Amino acid sequence: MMMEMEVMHSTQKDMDLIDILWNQDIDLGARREVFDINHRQKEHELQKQRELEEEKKLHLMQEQEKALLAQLQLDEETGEYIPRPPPSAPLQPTITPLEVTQNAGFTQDTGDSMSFDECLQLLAETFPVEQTPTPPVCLDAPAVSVPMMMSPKQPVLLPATLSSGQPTPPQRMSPDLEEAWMELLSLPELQQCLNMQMEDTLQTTTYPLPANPEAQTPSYPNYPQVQAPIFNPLNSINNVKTNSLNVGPAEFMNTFDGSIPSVAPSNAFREIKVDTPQLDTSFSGEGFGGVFYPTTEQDECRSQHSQEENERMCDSPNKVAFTQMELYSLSPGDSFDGSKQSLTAEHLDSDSGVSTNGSPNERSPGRSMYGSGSFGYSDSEMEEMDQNPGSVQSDYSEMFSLNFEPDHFMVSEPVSEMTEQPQEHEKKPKQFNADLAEDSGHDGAPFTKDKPKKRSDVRLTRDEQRAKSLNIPFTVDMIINLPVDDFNELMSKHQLNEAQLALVRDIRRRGKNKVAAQNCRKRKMENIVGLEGELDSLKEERDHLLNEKSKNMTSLKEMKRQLNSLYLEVFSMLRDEKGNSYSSSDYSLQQSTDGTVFLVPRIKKTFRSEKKHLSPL
DNA sequence: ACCAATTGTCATTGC
DNA sequence: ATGCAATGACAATTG
Repeated sequence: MMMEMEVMHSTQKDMDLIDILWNQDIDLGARREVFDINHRQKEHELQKQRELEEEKKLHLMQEQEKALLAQLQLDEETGEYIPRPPPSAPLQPTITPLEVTQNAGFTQDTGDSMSFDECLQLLAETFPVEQTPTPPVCLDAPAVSVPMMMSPKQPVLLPATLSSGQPTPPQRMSPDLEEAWMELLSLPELQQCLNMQMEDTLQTTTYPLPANPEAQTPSYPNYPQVQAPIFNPLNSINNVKTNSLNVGPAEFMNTFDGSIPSVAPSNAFREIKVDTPQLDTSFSGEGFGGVFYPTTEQDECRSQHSQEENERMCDSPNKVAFTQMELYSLSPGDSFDGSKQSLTAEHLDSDSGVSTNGSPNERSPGRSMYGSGSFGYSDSEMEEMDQNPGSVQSDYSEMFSLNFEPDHFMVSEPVSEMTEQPQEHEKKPKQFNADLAEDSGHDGAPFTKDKPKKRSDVRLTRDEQRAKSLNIPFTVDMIINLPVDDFNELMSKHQLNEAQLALVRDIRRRGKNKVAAQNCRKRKMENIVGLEGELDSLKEERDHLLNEKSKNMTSLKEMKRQLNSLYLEVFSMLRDEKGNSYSSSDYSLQQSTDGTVFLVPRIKKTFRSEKKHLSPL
């Protein structure tokens, strides 16, 4: 009011000014109402009302869902949930959330993992509401309408999280509902179902088809269906907001931030109810590697864009045809949605595929991250990922052992997409480690000391990691050491995408330069050593010469002394015509160049000199 | 945490 | 023009 009054009393000029300011605010997205206190209060009240209504709705839905859950029964053979016969057996022995979580190994073999059924029980317990019979949804239809159960903020769990129970990082198995929900949501089956629902397409193979047919790569008939889920991560994610079913493991890994809004349960519940029928035992969640990759990517995506926006932005990947190589390059850890960056932060370059390539491109909606040449790999980018090579590498093997279940890579279909690549590294953690050691072994620089590198033995060099991430079909050694012609021939034999070519070139350049640097340093050291040796020898020579000099000086002195005595002796023997000796003060003996000796009178007061020839003395 | 040595990488130069 | 080696400089890693 005050403001208004003031405004009213303002001069027209002031009004104009204010208008201009307001217009600016409007341009910035603010409306005039923003400045109206009354208006804001009203809005606040409305907001409260809305929240209350929402809560009521949520509660209602929870009840309904629970009721529906009660209707479902797990078919032991198919692993699907089917409508429970009316009198049907009671739920399995009650499992507390804590118990469930503790069992959440999700390993196929052990079976001690949290089963979907258990999850359902958990849900039931979590929401002890009157069960009202609800017709099971989507029991027959593969593609069930996927409920948007998860709140927009809800992070998506990676199947991998659940995969290898033991290897996976210790999960805080607390009764905490959030935890339980995380597990539940991360169930591969559930996600699969959601995915299928989202896709609205069902495959007999139980592999969700990409919503976008184009996503499949015609040229690679073997992979298409498998790939679809993987490469469609963004799409699926966006479609379902939080559902990452469609998303590859990496997606899950990346997207899961570990924090689940309390709201999630209700939504999730709905989702479960719907999807249970689609359960596929093959989805063990194993093989999803980076369960623990904290990811911000998806969250970012979610938070930053509306669902529609996300769809629009993230769909592109689907439309890209992937080559086999590309597929391989997409390791489980890879962030298909470009979550790479988040990954990279923690697992740089890790071969797990984590990333390397998750290139930044993915972040850009318009671009397909995996299109040929769209990998977006660049040295600098790689470097980014490598910032922490050491730690990364150390984590590398660890990651694999923890998250990558070789078996299910090969076995579990859903995962297969990502698994395609597995052959090399991801197959078996232990073997992989061995590989690592092996690689690092011959990776050694020519001139590196022979000292055994304990740590490095187990590690891949950064370039090796990169190469594996992009699934380069040859070894780094080959890339670096092959002669130019052979190298070019090798490159021509393999169809590599732009990113791979760039990486190979960089690896070769770096490798060559590394060797050159090592040689250079070796030479430098050799030069230093040589110069030091030369210095020593020169010093020695100097000493020797000095010694010789002193000797010569001594000798010279002796000779002078002898010469002097000889001179005196000779001079004393000289006699003139009268038989008198010459005075040494008046005469001296001098020798000419031809050896002739003269007795030369010394020049004293008189300038007249007599010279007597004493030839030869 | 700090330091020095080692190693990797890049940019530049010259062949 | 191109590729490569050599090398200084800097950064990262390691012990």
